[in-house]
Amino acid sequence: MQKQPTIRDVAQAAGVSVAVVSRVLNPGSGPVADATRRRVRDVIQALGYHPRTAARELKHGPPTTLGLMLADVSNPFFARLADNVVREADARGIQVLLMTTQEDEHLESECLETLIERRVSGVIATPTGDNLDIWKKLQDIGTDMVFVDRSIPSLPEVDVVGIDNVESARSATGLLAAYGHKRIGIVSGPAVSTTGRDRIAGYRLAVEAAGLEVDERLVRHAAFRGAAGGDAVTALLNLEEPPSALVVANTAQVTAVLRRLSHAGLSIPDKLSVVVFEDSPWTELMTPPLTIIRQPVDLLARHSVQLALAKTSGKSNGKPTTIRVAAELVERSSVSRL
Amino acid sequence: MQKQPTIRDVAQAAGVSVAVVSRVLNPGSGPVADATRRRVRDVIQALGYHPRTAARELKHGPPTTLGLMLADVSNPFFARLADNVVREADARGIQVLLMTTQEDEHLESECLETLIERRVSGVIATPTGDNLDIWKKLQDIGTDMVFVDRSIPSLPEVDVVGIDNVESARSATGLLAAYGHKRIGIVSGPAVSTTGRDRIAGYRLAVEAAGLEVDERLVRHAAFRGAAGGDAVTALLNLEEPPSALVVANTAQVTAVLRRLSHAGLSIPDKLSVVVFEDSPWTELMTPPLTIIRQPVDLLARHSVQLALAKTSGKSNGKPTTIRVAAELVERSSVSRL
DNA sequence: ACACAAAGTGCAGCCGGTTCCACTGCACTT
DNA sequence: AAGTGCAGTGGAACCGGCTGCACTTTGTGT
Repeated sequence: MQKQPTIRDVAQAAGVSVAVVSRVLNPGSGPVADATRRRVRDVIQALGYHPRTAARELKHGPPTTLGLMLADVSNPFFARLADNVVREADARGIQVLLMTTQEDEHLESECLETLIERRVSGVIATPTGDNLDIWKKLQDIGTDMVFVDRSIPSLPEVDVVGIDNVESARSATGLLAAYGHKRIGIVSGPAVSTTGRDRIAGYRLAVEAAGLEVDERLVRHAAFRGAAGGDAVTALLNLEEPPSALVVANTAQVTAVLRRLSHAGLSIPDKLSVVVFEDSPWTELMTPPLTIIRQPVDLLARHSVQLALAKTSGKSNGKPTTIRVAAELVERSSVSRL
Repeated sequence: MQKQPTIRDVAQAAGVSVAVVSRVLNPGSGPVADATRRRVRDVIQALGYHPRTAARELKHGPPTTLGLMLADVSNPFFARLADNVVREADARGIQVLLMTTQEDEHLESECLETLIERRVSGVIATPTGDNLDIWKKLQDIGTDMVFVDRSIPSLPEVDVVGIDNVESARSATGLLAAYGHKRIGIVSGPAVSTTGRDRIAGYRLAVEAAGLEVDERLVRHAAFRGAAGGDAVTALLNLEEPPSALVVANTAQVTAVLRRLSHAGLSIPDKLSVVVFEDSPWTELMTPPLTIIRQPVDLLARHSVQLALAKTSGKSNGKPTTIRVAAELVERSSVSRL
């Protein structure tokens, strides 16, 4: 473990001043004679010199780090989002600091503190609790923030990227109604989440559009973590008039729901038709292959990174942007005609 | 967007010197009178002061950031690993810089450069190509390195954490043999990866232990990315004497393999018995539920983080450690008795 | 009362880059 | 020949915390 050469070592070895080395390091920051540049480059190579990011960041906090704060990376949807965000960021020479909140407001606030201390240039997040004041603080110090998947209505200054939740739930529910289902259940996210609410709203729209009445007993909110999804299913199945079709709009609870259905011995789609908000490859491997709502994760990631970097790079009009990309309904075989 | 207060602002507002503020910030670094401490704390609170990590890191690069370099976070195994690593690190007040190599040697070298420039205290990685010189360089500057899941034999100084690949493949293959299968195929990782090789080694052990001969045509290496897994399956099925059982030891290719089997109309386990290295929840939802090798991701993550932080915190004996945790064979219904 | 230690505090410089500005040549105008 | 412009370079002041050492208060023992 040797001690690392500094810019001054390089300068000395190349017989120039540190200013020149710095200019070689940051092309465009000033003129350097070609011969000098080559010489400095050679010395840098020979010494194995690498400028320290920390020192660099000290001068003017540069847009070199992005915070990615997700609820839970073990959820495949978020995992793929993370993968795409990292790739998009990498393509722009940006690094990603990954944090997970486990849907815990308190953990989230700690993560936010860290992001403040790091002076990251931007944050892409799935907000959990409200932590309103910290979010505002982060905003105050000039961090570009983007909420992805969910949002916080009381923070209107933040960019939002997500699918059109109302429309996607409407189309999923609409499909079931079109196949003749009259009693359609839905398991969505918690009522405090915008995602959870919007999808229920889309569901209502579709049910009413089909000329049916919304039976509140068929509408279930479930927490993102824990066994809430399974319990919701059980409750639905135990109804006097159980549903003949089910929309699982809570991605984090899809496997929990399916497991419960499987344990209940409910055969899909004979006894129950199902549409799920989950487009992992395995949904196609199930028997029967599941009809799903596909979220274009790549687009979500690209837009998020773009927005998170837009303000810094000056390409922004300053106004908060909301981007809703369309989710795709992929029909497979888990829905039967009634 | 206001400019942030610095330690000097705090000092001035509290009527003390920066040294005192610093000591309040870092308990244990020197004595401070209780009254002073309170006053300083109040001012910090009032001003909303947050020390900048970048400045802090300048002095002595501190163990506050860990690099996590994975091949592909959209692979559920790595995703869960990432989730656990982030949690373990967070519990120790450490942040995680996530990078993905996409199994690309060149991307990997760029990631490594970044890690060098950041002077991260430790790196947890699934190495891809060899990039030997950069790894050594990273090691030279005192970065604690841990290879997880795979390793690079020519870098013996690095800690390694993973499951016992030989043993796990042996037990998976052994199970199939015990059920009477004589022709057992295996699709493993590429031959250049330790994981790919070791699992094949375990396979051979089991086949020979069962008194059978290894038919090299049944042994397939497949790249982690792309359609290699599917192609391997097709090749196996097209054999004159196709296998009656299959071990899918390449986690990244499990869905590709299953998809190909499904398209081929092969019913599991009647026509083909299957054991897969993949313990995502969905494997239980398949019909039939898949017999799997379960990797204790939480343990892998915990050990990795511990090792990555051990040297820095001085709790290490200096010698490189290799930790092999046991993988568990979970019997479900995808294996039939022949 | 006096010496002397310990607690509490401040100054100033360092960490390793970036950048403003002043300075030197030299080619090119008039 | 004096004047102008600019490529090329170096000096030194930052950025925002940390910290060694010297200094001032206190408190304690005799």
